[in-house]
Amino acid sequence: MRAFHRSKDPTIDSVAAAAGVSTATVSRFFNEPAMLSADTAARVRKVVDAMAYVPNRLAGALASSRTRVVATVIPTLSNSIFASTVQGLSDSLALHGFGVVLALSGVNDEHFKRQLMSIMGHRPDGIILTGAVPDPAIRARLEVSGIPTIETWDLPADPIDMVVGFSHEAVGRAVGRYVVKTGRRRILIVSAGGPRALARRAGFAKVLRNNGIPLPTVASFPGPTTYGHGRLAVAEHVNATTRPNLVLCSSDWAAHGAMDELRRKRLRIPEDVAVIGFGDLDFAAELDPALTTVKIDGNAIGAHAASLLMKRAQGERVREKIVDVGFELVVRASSPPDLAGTMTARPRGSAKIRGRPIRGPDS
Amino acid sequence: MRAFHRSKDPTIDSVAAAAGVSTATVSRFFNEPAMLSADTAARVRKVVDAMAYVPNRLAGALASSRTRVVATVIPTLSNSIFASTVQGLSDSLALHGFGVVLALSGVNDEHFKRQLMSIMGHRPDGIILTGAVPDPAIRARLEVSGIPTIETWDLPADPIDMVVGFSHEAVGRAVGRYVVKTGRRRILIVSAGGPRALARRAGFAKVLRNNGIPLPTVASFPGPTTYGHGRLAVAEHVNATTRPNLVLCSSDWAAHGAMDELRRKRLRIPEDVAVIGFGDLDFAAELDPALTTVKIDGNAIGAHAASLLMKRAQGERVREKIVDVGFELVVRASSPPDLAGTMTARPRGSAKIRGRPIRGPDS
DNA sequence: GTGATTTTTGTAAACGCTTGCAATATCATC
DNA sequence: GATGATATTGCAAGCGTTTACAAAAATCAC
Repeated sequence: MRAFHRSKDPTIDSVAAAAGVSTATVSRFFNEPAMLSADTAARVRKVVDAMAYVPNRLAGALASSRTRVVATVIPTLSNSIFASTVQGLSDSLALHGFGVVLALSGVNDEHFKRQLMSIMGHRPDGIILTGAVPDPAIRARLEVSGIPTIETWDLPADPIDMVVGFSHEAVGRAVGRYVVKTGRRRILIVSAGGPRALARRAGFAKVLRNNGIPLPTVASFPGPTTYGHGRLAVAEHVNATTRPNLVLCSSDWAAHGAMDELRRKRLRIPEDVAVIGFGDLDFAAELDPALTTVKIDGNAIGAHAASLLMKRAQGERVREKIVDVGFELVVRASSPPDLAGTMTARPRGSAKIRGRPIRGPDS
Repeated sequence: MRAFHRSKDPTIDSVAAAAGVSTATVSRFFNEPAMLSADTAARVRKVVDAMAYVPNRLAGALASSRTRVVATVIPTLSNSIFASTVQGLSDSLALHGFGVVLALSGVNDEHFKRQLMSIMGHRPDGIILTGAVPDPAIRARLEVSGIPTIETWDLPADPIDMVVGFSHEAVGRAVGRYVVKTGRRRILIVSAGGPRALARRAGFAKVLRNNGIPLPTVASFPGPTTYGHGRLAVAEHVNATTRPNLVLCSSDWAAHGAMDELRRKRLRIPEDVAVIGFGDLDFAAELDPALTTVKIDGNAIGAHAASLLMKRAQGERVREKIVDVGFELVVRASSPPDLAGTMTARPRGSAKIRGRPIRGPDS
């Protein structure tokens, strides 16, 4: 009744028999090689190679209750800003022989839940989430599961377990402060509708308000903002009547589109209109003019998360459960500074949350 | 010695005990629900909910030798053209309760091998590869494993098992024929160095040769071509001495960069220089002028692959092991047609390979 | 040599599920 | 009712590893 037959895979037993040792020895060959004598090891190796034996990790995981797998749940993969995080995670984990299982949750909340349940069936040694988890039922489920969980790309006030991210609100404020200094007052915001984009907008708006700057026009789009959104927003909101002198976008994509559309309208960047993006994707520096944006090191987020998980997997207690990787406002020609160079916001973090200063893992 | 303790997870035994049924019944509750009487089912459901029981898929897979997992090996995730394929795959598989494990192989061949071995330890019910597999040792290993394998984004002459892709050489020829018709003769190629980009170039070159058109200048880059590559290539190869009237790029990214750099040089697109890309990424249609490019439906590739795998998983024999999803030359303003509209190359495929016409899976 | 250590190896009991087979309950028919 | 068929349920033998514990072998200190 097997769907297709694979029964002839060599097992640890067949290898042990062929090598004239016990299964325990073969197991140790893979897991505790230092424990074997040189020539036992050699004998086993020979048989393993000859039979092309690959240990069945399912059986191993079942017996040891360690799967060497971490699960990642992200909304989507298609030109996603999280791709770099998965990459960083995967690269770091591979070094430790860990694998990644991926669940694409989409936007639908119900689907997210289903995916998570499915994931939990795999008994991963860790779960990586993007953003904070809203649904309390799911939170509870995760907490009770005992699986190390890392929320990323955000800094939730009340985390489930561990966190590797940054404060979107702080990003908004930093950009706000910068914008105030540039002196530009007629602002168009092109923004995604998600919670994180909203948090950035809130931080930004707060700073403007404190400085008596008129509220920006907002063009909001569901899902991550694209090149097309940027063009569209500019096409619609820049005309004879209203002409912003700064367009602030919730992604570099949108910023790029905005730039192209502004140029099409014969507006000069940055003389007539400045443009600011978010993400510092690889093309940002190569645009003309180069794009002022907020750099997030997605790869580092993944690597940090991996490092925390590996610590946990080795039984170490993780003291700093909240890692603020910070962000960097990278000032380039599309929105030139009043002050020269690059403003950097160093990870500050969670002194306010945890009552003590934090450091990243010493990986 | 457990890394962190999770021993208190409910098991099928505890659920069975609490519900006053046998473990077999609980198992059937999840796998063959139709087999249970209405009130047994209700009783089990109640306990399952109360205990928040999630079946351990490792144990299940071990017992049934079906993992309900498919593995994907792709070179990288960062702005990868394969992201859409993984997305399509994952979406389709989720419908059947299958999960995806991801292995990022990088470019290094040794690393690819290691990742593949690791993957095989998971005993996936299917393996998705991008491109053909070069190393014969790895091929053999895959063949002997009995795991259904799908090579994608290519149409290898001698496939390991199943294939879902298209002919890059044919793409090159189609573009070649189109270019010949446009009458442009001074061509600059911006190309990646990988085998597939090379195949496209070969097909393209062949058509040019047959038409007595001078060999193009080629700017070649390792890895997938980026926006920056496009700009760089144009910056270097377009000047007073040489001025191509067509730039053919191995990705929409590069095409986009090329366009921006051409504009910077005050060249008009397409009047002075036409531009052609590859991929039809979502921004391609939104550029100004819109980009002429080759559309590949990456999502469909993933969905097709999933469908083949699901068939295999249900024990069906797959007759059409080679699916040519074709491609489409989408003619837009950046390189206008001599003939109006859009030229389409329908899947043609593998009559030549298999000796009979092929159809996609009837999903 | 001897006894004490330290290394190396083996034995066998889990790990949590699936499933062939057998047993029981239910139902339609005559 | 009895009978045969069918719909539900249970029993228990695996699935391929890991690992505590014990045994055997090698090494060491005198």
